[in-house]
Parts: sequence; C-alpha cells; structure tokens
Amino acid sequence: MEEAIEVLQQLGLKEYEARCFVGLSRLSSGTAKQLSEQTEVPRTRVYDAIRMLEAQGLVEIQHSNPQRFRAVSLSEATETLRDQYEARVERLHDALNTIEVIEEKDDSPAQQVWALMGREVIENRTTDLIRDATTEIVLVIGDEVLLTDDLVESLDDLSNGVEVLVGAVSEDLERKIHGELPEATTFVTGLEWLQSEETEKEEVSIGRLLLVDRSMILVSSIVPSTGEEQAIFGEGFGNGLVVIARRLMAQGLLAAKDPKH
Amino acid sequence: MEEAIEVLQQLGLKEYEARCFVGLSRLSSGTAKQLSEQTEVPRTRVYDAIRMLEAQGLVEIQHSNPQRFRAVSLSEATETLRDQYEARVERLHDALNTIEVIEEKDDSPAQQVWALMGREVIENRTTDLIRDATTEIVLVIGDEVLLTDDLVESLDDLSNGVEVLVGAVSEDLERKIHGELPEATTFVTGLEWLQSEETEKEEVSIGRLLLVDRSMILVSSIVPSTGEEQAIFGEGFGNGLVVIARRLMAQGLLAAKDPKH
DNA sequence: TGTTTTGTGATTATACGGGTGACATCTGAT
DNA sequence: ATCAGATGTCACCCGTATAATCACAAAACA
Repeated sequence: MEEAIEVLQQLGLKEYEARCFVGLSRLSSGTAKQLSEQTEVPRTRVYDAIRMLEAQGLVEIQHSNPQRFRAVSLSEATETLRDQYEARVERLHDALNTIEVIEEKDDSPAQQVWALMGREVIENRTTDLIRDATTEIVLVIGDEVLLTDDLVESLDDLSNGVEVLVGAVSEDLERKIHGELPEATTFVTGLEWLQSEETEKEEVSIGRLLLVDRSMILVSSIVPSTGEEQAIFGEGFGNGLVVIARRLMAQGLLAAKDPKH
Repeated sequence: MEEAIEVLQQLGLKEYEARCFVGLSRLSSGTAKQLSEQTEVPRTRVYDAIRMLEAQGLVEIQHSNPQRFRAVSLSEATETLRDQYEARVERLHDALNTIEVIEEKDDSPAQQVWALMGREVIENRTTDLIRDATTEIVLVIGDEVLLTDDLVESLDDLSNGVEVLVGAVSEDLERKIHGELPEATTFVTGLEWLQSEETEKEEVSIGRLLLVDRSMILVSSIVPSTGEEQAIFGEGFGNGLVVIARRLMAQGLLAAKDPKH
C-alpha cells in the first residue's frame, strides 16, 4: 500500500494525488472527509488532488453535496496510464526524429570505449549486438541468471551463416546452455582469471563477454555485494579493446579450448 | 526540440537531464563543454545529469579525458523507458490487488451520477460499457470524429443476442455509420435539441449518448471552443438519469424514429 | 612553468508541492 | 428563523528539491 503510493508517484502523480487514488481504490466511493481520514491528506487539499486525478481520467466525481469520489477500475486506470505513456513516447519519438544530428568535425578519437550500467540496459545491448551479427558470435556467460529467454531467442533467430560459440565458466552451466541452444557450439572457457578477480578490497566477478564479428566487444562485470552489473563496450575493428579480445582468441584462450560439441 | 525536452520531463527526467539527452541525440557524441554550449546547461552540472542518465540506461560514458558522452539509439531509449514503465504499472497492479476494498456501511445515495473528463477516458468507458452489454445498446453519435475504430470494434464483437441501435444527428453521418456497422440498426435521431444547446453564453454540442441494457447511461458534451469532452454517467435501473433516458425512448424520441434499416 | 581545460564539491537562489488556516456557503437540527 | 456543524474555495506559509553559481584541485597543453 505504501508500495502503491510510491509507484504512483514514480508514474508522475503528486503525493496527495497518489494517496487519494489509493484511498479511493479501497473505499470504492467516498467523500472528501472520509478520504482525508483514510489517507491523512488534509481535507482541504483533497479537492485539488481529486481534480487533478479526474483530469487524468483516474477518478470520477459525483457532483452532489457533499461530493463523492470514486476511482475507476484498476484495469481502466492502468490502461489510461499506459495510453498516456504511449502518447508521450510517441511524441518523443517524433520530436527527436524531426531534429536529430548536427554534423560536426569528427574530433572523437578512434579508441572508443563506452560504459553501460544496469542489468536491463546491458541485456538489451547484448541482444541488439547479437541480432546485428553477420558472421560470428563468441559469447561467454559468467552466471546462470544471465541466460535469459531474450538472449536465447536472439541467438536462435540468427541466420545460418553466423557461427555461434557460447562458453560458460563451469561444466554445469555449459550443459544448461547446450540444452537451450543445441545449434550452438558450446565450451568451457579457459579464462580462469575471469572467475574471480581480486582488486584492492572489492571482489568482482565476470558477467558476460561478447565478441561480434570480431569487431564489437562487450564485457560486463558484477559487483557481488550489490548485484549491480556494469559493462564496457567497444566497437570498430581497430578498437583497442577489440584487438585485445581478438588476440586472446588467437591464443586459444577465449574459445575453442576443449570443444565438446 | 523544446517539445522533446518537455516530453522527457513528463517521462520523469529533470530539466538538465532532458536537455542533455536531447543535446546528445543531435550531437551523436560530445564532451561536457560542447553539451553545455549546445543545451545551455551549466557545464559543471552536465556531469551529474549524465550520471543520472547513465544509471537509467539512456547514455553511455567514455571514460577518457575529457570524458565523452553519447546517447543510446532512439529505439534503445524508448525500449528502456517502456520497460521502466511496464515494470511500474506491474508493481502498481500487484500492490493494489493485494490491498483493495474496505467494506463499509453503504451510505451512498441511490442517485449516482458520475463525471468524467477527457476524450480518451470517455472513449474507454464507452467501449467498456458496450462490451458489458447483454441485451440492448442504444447509441447516438453527435460528431463524426467519435466514430473510432475502437468503438466500431467493440460493437462488432457483441454477441448476436444484443440488439444494437445506432443513431446519428445527420443523414450524412448515418450513412457513414451504416457503412461501418452493417449489422446494426441505424437511424437519424429526432432529438433536435441535442444539436446545439444554447446556455448563458457558452454553446455546447452533444458528443455521445449511450444507453446500455436500459440501466446504464452515458452522455457527453463537447465544448466547441476548447474541443474538451465531458461526460456524465449513471448506472442502476432506478437511477434518475437512466429513468429519464428510458422515458425519452418510450416517447419514441430517442430511437426508432424513421428507422431505415 | 604558466595557462587553459576539465572534473568535483560546496553554496546560493528559487519554484513547487506539502501543510495550515480563514472564510463563505450549504445543510440539517432546534 | 436561527444556529452549529459540515463542506468547498482561497490564500498563505514553509521546507525540500532542483536550478544556478562559485571555488578549487587535477589534468592537459603550450
């Protein structure tokens, strides 16, 4: 219930609005006074909040005396919010499309390495990169939870011309991967140093390692204490990070060590 | 472009964050200084804004000196925002489902008339009501723009047991409706007073008029100056509004006047 | 070495939203 | 008719968040 209020605020409602909506959701119908008691919103501000909510299509007002309010059904509410959101994203999409790109003298260096944060973001980028592959994919997975449906799907959808190598840090995980991806060549990585890197005081474990067409690389790590995933991402055949990854492969460290399938 | 910034703020970003993201969207890649000049965000605050954006998965940071930033692709951005939003709606749904309903002595009067605001909200309610119909629907449409695909669909999906009468304020509109809904009985309403109601100084025109199973009624009006649609909605067989609507029908005013199909 | 650029942190100003009270109106009881 | 309580509207205060500015150390550059 505090949860609901919090989420509503994240969705753009003010505190009073959120409290009032939640209050109405459990009251089916109520007056300003009842609401004020229920939600601890000052009675005199209930009216403002309700008006805002009505304008957003989340409550209905009965213009009697005293006024009575009631919330729309949960499905109606979520649909309304969804519509609102979709409209906004649409507008954003249009607005950005009409503007976009100011060309500029390219003073950016060749060695580009970009940082990403967050499981979800990195997951998206990973599948995007996989989908864009034309010749080869080398993927090492460091944790079972990273083997998501989306990931499997993106690998499944690849054309036959793309060679897929998928590695794991343990035999256990390799078996699981082979089960999900019978088409792909799987292996257990020889990169023992990936398994647990000890720095000053913080321990970080490897998350993913993805090399696409030998020209794009993504490496992520996971901070065990927080579970937060961070990644770096390099692109371009001449990119330093990519070169290193290729060199590792050439030495047989990254893939093709003890291939079983 | 101001548009884009505004929408991004509506989607929960702070002003600086929004400006920086838009700035990056048209710069493909840039430093704090470039961004500051482009977006008029104080240079020293660009860094904070970018960090927030990175945490939300909307920009990437190149940790060189000077740092360079770039926005993720538009599709990645919208997907990220969509995911965020979906997760929130999901949480809201769960949270509200676990709580919900405090039963209470029913002191609400029998005469319930609720107010709704906004085209979209009223449209949703209209189709919801139609979908719940079991025996009869009487619908009068006052403006062509209200004959939306959703509305047509909801009427099409009704089981055969439901009698559908759809009226229009003009023969022109009636023909159009008959084209969209060959199954339904259409007519031109005899309610001339609906066409243009003159009050003190403001003129209002009728929007929709919906009677479902003779027990639920929805009437909307449109303020021509603003285009804003407002509606009232009554439910229950004994409801005053509903009774009036039934009486109108009984007098042959509402439907069945000069039925052609 | 001196100068500019870059990144971080602290500080100030301001606008928005939460919180409170005054007041006119309405309602229902006496 | 009168009065007390309830109701709805407004105006106002105040604290926090955020926009905006400044001070400064580290790095890059010449």
